[in-house]
Amino acid sequence: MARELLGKYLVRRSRGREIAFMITETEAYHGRGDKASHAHRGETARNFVMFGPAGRWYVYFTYGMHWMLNVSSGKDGYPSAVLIRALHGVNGPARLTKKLKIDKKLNNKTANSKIGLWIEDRGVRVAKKDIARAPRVGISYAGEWAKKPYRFFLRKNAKK
DNA sequence: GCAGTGATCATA
DNA sequence: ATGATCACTGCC
Repeated sequence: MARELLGKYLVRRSRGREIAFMITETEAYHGRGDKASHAHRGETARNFVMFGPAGRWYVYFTYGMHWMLNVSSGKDGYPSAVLIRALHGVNGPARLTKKLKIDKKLNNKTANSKIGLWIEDRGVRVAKKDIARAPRVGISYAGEWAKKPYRFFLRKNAKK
């Protein structure tokens, strides 16, 4: 799913205005066994969305100032999510939430236009060769899991 | 390189 | 109740 989201558009409608940016970078957090995942230590008040059905926003606050945007994935009961790390022209997971005015209010909401934050396929074709993989960012504490190539991003030469 | 900033969670 | 930690950013 982290791969599939590349090239799709993240659309935000807030106070009557609508903006959309193509998703260019994602990371996968995959199951309880994933030491880098919030779900690794079980379900808590913060991470419960990861344990629910796919397609809901998992929004959390970190470092005292940043909101992170994820979308839940996997079957109901299987804790997993995709972190949206960058949009075309908006690099960085905390920057994009600031730009799109995303915060706690969207947590656990199903991604759709009613709630004002959703994903659209606008027909951008992403070839497999345009997708690069790398280890995830900021999780060096995760031992072997820190090395897994669960970060996906569009190569610079990919068509925009 | 590292300060900023506060919610969250484990420990007690 | 307390203290360490943190899926980051921006300025040095």
